[in-house]
Amino acid sequence: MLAERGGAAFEDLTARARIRDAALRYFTEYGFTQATIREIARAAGVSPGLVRHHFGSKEALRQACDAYALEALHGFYDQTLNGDRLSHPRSTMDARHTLHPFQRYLARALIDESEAAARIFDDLVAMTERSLIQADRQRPDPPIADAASRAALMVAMALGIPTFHQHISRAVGADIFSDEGDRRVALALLDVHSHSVISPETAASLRDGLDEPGSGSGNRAPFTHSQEEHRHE
Amino acid sequence: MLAERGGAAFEDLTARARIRDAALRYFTEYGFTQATIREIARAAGVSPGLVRHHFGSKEALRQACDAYALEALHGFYDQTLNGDRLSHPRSTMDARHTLHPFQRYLARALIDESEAAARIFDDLVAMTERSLIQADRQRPDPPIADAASRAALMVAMALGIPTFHQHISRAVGADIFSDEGDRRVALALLDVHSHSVISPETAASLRDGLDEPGSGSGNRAPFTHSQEEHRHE
DNA sequence: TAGCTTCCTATACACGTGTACTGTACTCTG
DNA sequence: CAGAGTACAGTACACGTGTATAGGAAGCTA
Repeated sequence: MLAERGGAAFEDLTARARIRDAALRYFTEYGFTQATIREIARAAGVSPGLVRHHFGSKEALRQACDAYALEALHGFYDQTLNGDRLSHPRSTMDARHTLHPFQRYLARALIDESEAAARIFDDLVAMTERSLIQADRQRPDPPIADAASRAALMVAMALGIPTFHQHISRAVGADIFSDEGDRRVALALLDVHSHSVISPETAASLRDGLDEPGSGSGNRAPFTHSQEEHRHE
Repeated sequence: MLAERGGAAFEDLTARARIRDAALRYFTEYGFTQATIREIARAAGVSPGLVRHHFGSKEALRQACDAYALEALHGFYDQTLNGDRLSHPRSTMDARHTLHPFQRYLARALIDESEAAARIFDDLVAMTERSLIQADRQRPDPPIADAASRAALMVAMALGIPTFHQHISRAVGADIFSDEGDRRVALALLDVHSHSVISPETAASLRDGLDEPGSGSGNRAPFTHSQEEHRHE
């Protein structure tokens, strides 16, 4: 059985809320199909029959979780987009911490092809796209790709972190959802995102290479761009 | 049924190879659990019993696929690390294209907690780490995080692309595994990787913010780093 | 040709899982 | 107090899936 949420007191929640929370955790950890109603019910301390009573079906339970995660994420992003953030950094920090489970849930739901999750993804892309367009104005060189494509890649790459958290944790040497692991990841991300992997000149030459005929695919291999970089420099 | 591979002729392959190829595709598309032996057998044009005859069990079939993918990936990376790449860019392009399915398989296997996939992930991290250490020598400022952590994050983010390919495709407007979609992704990745999201000054101030006490977690929220950036500038 | 191995199919079984149904206790309302 | 509606448990069923087993067809060797 998965560990219970540290947040609200287990007994104080209604059975419906306990089921929803347990489903959130099991869907996140094992995926929609492998998570079983029986296990979720056991984690919530109720009978399997009660799950059906409250939610009707497993699919409806998923949708309830989707709606709950959507609400949590939207609430956070609305808050972030307001000016509150700079004035109350501490509370935003806590909110972000609270948000971790929902990010993991979202990543898993996207893999499990949830409709609602796909909509959230598109929302995130739209938000990122707006930010990119704003940032583009301060760039000396014009972007060589549309903002939507860049935004989608950034969101997907960001979601790669919670998706492969256990493998990252192995390399980092601490669970990235623990305080220590989270701190190391934050530092590493800060470093990675403040140093571009490809120099503008290399990018230009690679871009020229893309236009040449032959196999229509470009030089965009994951895993390899860093290696390619030093070869060129 | 999934589309057959365009590569080798379907009828020319041995039944064992057809089963392995079909399993590769189904494991990639639906994950290990949801992919069924019966569907794999149907896609391979054989009976379910033959799958057991050749591989013994579903788990053993998975390991065979893992070994096959590992071989393909290692073959490619060995080739990339040699000097061949610059002298034969075309062939490497084709190799990378051939590699796409294996990258997708790897990403899915990592989610499905395959032992072998985890080893491949660690190998990729080690390779990326070596490249980072080499690149660090040319940096004016010292890295604020160890190379292993940065490498793990880079690999995980890179794997986010094949993992969420269908959602990226929606934003890009074309299947990212098609020639046109792949070209757009290549351009967008070139642009993203040649322009750092965070300026060094902002990174420094954010880093200082990490050290302050309070909620132990750092400012590393996915989805939000780009927005935070312009707020600070 | 005889015998053996390998490739392959078809059938059967055990098990887990989602779902439906029945029954029971509790609560709320008039 | 009476009745209804709700929250819950327990059981039963249908179905899909991995696996085991038996048996047949094809090719190879002596």
